Parts: sequence; C-alpha cells; structure tokens
Amino acid sequence: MKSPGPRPEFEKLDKRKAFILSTIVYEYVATAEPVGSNTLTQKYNLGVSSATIRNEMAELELGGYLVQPHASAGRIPSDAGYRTYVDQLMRPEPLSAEDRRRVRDEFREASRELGDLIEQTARMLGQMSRSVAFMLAPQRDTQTFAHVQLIALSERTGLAVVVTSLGVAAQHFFEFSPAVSADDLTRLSDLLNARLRGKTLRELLRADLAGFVREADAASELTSAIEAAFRNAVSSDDITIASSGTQHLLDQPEFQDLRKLRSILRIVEEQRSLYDLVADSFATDGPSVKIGHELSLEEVAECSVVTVPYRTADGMVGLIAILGPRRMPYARLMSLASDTADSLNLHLSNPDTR
Amino acid sequence: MKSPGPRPEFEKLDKRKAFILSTIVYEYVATAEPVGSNTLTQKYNLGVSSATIRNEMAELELGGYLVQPHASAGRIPSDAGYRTYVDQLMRPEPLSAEDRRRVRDEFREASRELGDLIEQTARMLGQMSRSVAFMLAPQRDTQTFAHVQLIALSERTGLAVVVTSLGVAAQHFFEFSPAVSADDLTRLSDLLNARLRGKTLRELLRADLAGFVREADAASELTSAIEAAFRNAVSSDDITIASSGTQHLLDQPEFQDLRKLRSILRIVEEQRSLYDLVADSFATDGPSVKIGHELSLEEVAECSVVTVPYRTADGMVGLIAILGPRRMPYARLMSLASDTADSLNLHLSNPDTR
DNA sequence: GCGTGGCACTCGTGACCAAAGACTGCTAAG
DNA sequence: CTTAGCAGTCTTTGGTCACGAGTGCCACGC
Repeated sequence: MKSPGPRPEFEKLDKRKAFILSTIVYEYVATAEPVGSNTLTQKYNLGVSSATIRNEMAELELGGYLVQPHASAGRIPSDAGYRTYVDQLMRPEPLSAEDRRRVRDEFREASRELGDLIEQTARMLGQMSRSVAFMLAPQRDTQTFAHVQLIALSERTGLAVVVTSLGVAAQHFFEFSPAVSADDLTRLSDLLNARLRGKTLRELLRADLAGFVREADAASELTSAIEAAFRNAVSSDDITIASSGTQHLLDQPEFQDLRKLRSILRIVEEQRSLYDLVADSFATDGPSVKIGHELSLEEVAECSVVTVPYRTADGMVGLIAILGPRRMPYARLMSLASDTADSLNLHLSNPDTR
Repeated sequence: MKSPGPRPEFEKLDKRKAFILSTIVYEYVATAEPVGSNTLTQKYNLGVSSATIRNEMAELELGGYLVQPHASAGRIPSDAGYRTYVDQLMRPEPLSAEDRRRVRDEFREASRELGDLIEQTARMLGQMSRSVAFMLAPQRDTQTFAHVQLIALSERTGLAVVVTSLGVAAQHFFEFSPAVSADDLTRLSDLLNARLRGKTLRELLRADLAGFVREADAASELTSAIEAAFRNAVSSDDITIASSGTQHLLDQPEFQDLRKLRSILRIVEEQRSLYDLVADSFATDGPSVKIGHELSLEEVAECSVVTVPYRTADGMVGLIAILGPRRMPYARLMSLASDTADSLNLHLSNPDTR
C-alpha cells in the first residue's frame, strides 16, 4: 500500500499480475477448481517460484480481482477479476473451422419466418455453447407493416391478422353485433392496406383508424377491433423468446447445489425475467458481457451472460444471449454469438434466400 | 401359492390387501419414504398387528405390487402397484373449491388464439400441479380452413398466410421470377378463398391448385408456393408444445440424482420426444395415466404422465399432459387435468367469448 | 527491494469404524 | 390365521483421524 493513488489496487495491473490473473481465469475455466500457486508454477512457465506467485496472488486478492473460497484453497476470480480479464486481458478466440462452418450452414435451408428462425437458432446455440442460449425477437414496434387482413369466421366473429415483412406479427379475434358482411371486411382490409403500406407498426397506432373505417363505408364497430389488433401487434407484453440448453447447467460443478439450480431454472422459464436481464443490450453494438452481480437478479449472481444484437433488413434489433456459469469460456462464446449474429443478419437482409 | 390359477398373484386382491396397497401408495406419495409395517399399523387403523401386515406385504411383493429398495427398508409400490391403485383402488379426488375456481377463471379473459391459449394453460398447470405441465396443440390437418392470403413483400418475394378458425396455422415465404403483380396475388387469394372455404386443411392438399392458378389467370409459378404453404400448414413436423414447471422436478427427492434429472430435462426440451411419449392418448377419452415403464422412453421410467384430451369446436383434439415422479398424487392431478380440459373445451367451443 | 526456500498453520476431504435404527423373515405359540 | 418375539441384515449417522492442498510469514541472499 505504498502507491500514491487513493485506490492503488485498481490501477492498471503490471505485466506479471496481468499474466497471473489471465492464467488463473484460464485454468479455473478449464478445471472448475480453485487455482493455487503450485498449480500455476507447475503447469505454466512463470519463471518465478510459487512463493512469489503467492505474494502476487495476495495482492490481486487485496485488489479485488481474486477471492478465496476458504482458507486452505486456491483462488478463483471475482466478478471484477473476470471483468478485467474480459475487457483487457483475454485474446479473441475465433471459432474452430468446423464450428464456423456449422454456424454458416445453419441458415442455408432456414425459414425466413422469424418465429421459426429464432427457435432454430436458439437450439443450435444451446448445443454449440453447451450453455443456455436464448433469442429475443426484435422489438416489434419498428417493424414495417406489410398487410392486414380482416377475416370473417362466423356471422359475428372475425380474426384480424397483421403481417410484417418478417411474417405474422399478431392476430386478434374480435366479435361484433350486429353482423358485418364479409364484403365489408374485405373492402376495409383493402383500404387499410392501400393506406398503411410501408409504415412502421408504431405509426399504425397513430393512424386515423375511425376515418378509414368511415371511408370504407364499413361498420364503425370495426374500428376498435382493428385498433386492438394493431395494439396487439406492437405490444411488447408477449416478448418472443426461444431458449434451449438448460440441461447443460446440470453439468456445471457450481450448480450441483439444487437450490441454486432451481432458482436459475425458474428465471429461465420466466420470459419476463430473461428479458429484463438483458434488455439494455439491445442498444449495444457487437458482443457485450454481463458478469455475476452485474446481472440485476440475485438468482443469477453466479452466472454470466454474453449478448449480441442482430439486425433485420428494416434495421430492427433482436438479441442473441448465452447464459452460463461465470466460469464460462468468454472468448469462444463471444465469437460464437458474434458469428451467429453475422450469419443471421445476412440471412435476414438478403431477400433472395428463403 | 395355494391358489389354483396359473398367475394367482395377479388375481383380484382381497379387501385387506387392497387396503394395504392403497395405504402404502398414499403414504409413499405423501412422504417419499419407503413404507414399513410399523408405520402402517401405527399411522393407520389396520386392526391387525404389524406381523400380519408383514405377511401381507410379502405376498404383495410376490405378486409384483411392491418392491423393496433394499433389504432393511420398507416397501414402495411397483409400476404394477401404482397401476392397480389407479385403475381399481383410488377414489377420485375433486379439486378444492379454490383450485376449481382458479381453473374456471383462468379462461375468462383468455385469448382465443390457440398459441397464446396453450401457453397460458401450460403455465397455469405448471403452477397448480407443481409438476411439469405441457400442452399439445391439436393436430392441424383436420382444422377448418378459413382464409389464405398471398401478400407481396417485394417484387419477387411474398408471404402466404394460412388461417383456420383457431388462428394462423402457417406462413410460408416464397419467391418467384419473373415478377408477379400484387394484383395477381390478390386475385388468386380471392379465388382460393371462394373455392376452398369450409374444407379441412388436409383436403386442401388434394385440391387442384394448378387449376385454380390457371383459373385466376395468375403466374403458374405460384402453384408451388401455395402448395408449400398448405403443406406447411398441415405438417406435423412443427408440433406446437408449450411446457412449464420444470423447476418443480428439482423438489422431488427421487430426482436429486443429477443424472436422472438431466435426462428428463433433455426429454422435456425435445418436443419430439414429448410428443411421442403421449401421442397415443389423442385417441382416448377422458384422463389416462401412463406409469413408469409404460412410458416408452427409458429416461422417464421413474415418471408418470397424466393426459387428457381437449376438443375444439371443430372437433379437433389436443392434449393436456402433466409429467411428474411416479410418486404423484394421481387422483388430484387427474381432476386438475380433467377440469382444465373441460374449461378449455367450453372456452374453445363458445364463439361468444373471446 | 525483490525473490526464494522453508515452515507452521488452517481447512476441507475421504476413509474408516462403531453404534443406532429400521425392517424384515421366521418360528413357535395362541 | 394371527401374533409376539427375535435374530439378522442393511443403511444411516456421527466421529475420529490422517492426509493433502494451499496459504502466510519470516529470514535470508542477491
């Protein structure tokens, strides 16, 4: 503690400390065992004795980069340790040729319908990451309106289907009395399509729906049905999330404790929590990482999440996310998520693939 | 072994054996502990001594109704024991007033769109059963066609949306060259709707699509697009299954073993396996139960499943399923599933609710 | 000042063992 | 047919002990 600054321990790490920290992260990620000074000197070529490492490790612990699970154990990285590793120390790790090929080929035959697409991608990522992968569909309010169809199902009931360039965005059952003719519905559909084409869904909400209904000479009761359908379409209440790979959590030594596992599983099943966990990453560019307590839920304080946004042709943003133990192979998962986002972007922006 | 028949042990149980077997099932379901003769005489009013119970239990074991986990433990029911209990011994257990109310009220505000509906129901059942609940959407090939819309997205790409009375059944992106006019698409849509209304989806596949396309004077390339969309709509490849409540498995003592838990989780995540597990129950009427090895997958040999079909207004059949440990409260779960199916049936058949 | 060898100390882990407890099956008697 | 009693078996639990891993610190040497 002879350094001048007020928080000397958070100054930039010297070269040796940096190397030791990286090595500890690397080793701990690989083995899931706390790393001791002996392991370090024996398995890696440090050029100094274990006693020196011990001193360095003690300082790293003081600096908040490492913690000791118990007195006679080695050290493991703290949240801050991982953070430093991810931000400053680790080298990017490109995917293996085989993995890269798999990611690229995944979309060759893929659907363009968004729901199918995110489910398929989630499944692939779950397998390849050996972690929990989940996919958040793009916020819908900026998708481009393509079509609305009011369909008569019976004399008094109908279905409104709202379609965007990415597929069906919403459907809404409605009823009316007195009866409305199928012709009315068709006429109104046609008029809406003519007037609204090219707008975003959000803009639809502000359109003069009542005016259109009058213009089409249709029953005024339909106004509220259409409005409800549009509201439904932009609603972010039903966030679409596909997830896959929860069973991999069971392989992780840190989740042998069933209580921990249970609360994590609960989070993963609650789409809302998942959404809140990563929602702020929609605005980022490229991969970003949240480590341990940086996640806003106590239940996943022992997890980390890698996220990458993906974009559709209309510039809408969805999110790829991979959740695993803090002890995750960050570099590889970031590459995996990035490459997947790239492939997905390509697939979504190229109208000639299907 | 003094009875005359070839399999005397499977003859109808006498009254006392029946009572003992029921009590053992009851007790084991409640406590998850093997049941011994002492527990039985002390907690339940048997009127005979534990030695007598021991003799009876030995015979029940010989008859295949009970097994002993190890020599100095009590007995637990075998698959056959549970089967006998479910088929012959147990009394139906109506839901509590509160639970019944919850099931009834669940659909008051519910959507009529099938996807939303089964997801909501699965969530409710997951909570109320404290087991894994899953919902299989009705086979689609018998749903009634309501509408098809061919929508131009760009000069060379389009989207076909197939709608049934239960909501959107399928969407299919297509492309064509040379370009096709939006008018062509509209004209063809109108003609298809006029010609096909009221048929089942399965029948659509046999319709003379090429003829319709000619009749509408539309580009013949569209034939294959429509065909693909229809095929998509009836395809049972993408079975829709919603599931909920996996975290409850962790509470069960029998799944503390992570290996077991893992393989079950894998099954639950694989929709295909879930489907195969219960597919034959589509044909049943009312609740049915599969116990342990009666399930075709070794991974769930320690589980049981309760299923109940539900029906839509068109007479289509979906499935409610609850999967839990063999040691599940059969009577209650059967009531829960049944009542839910009833409410769902009502909701789906009544066109005035929405 | 920095690195190093050595050493005492702390803890968690796994092995081993003994005692306790839970049930059973069997036998002999009512 | 039922029952009390008893011997036998097997799991569970708790405790002790030795071991090993790893640390922190100190004194020494460059």
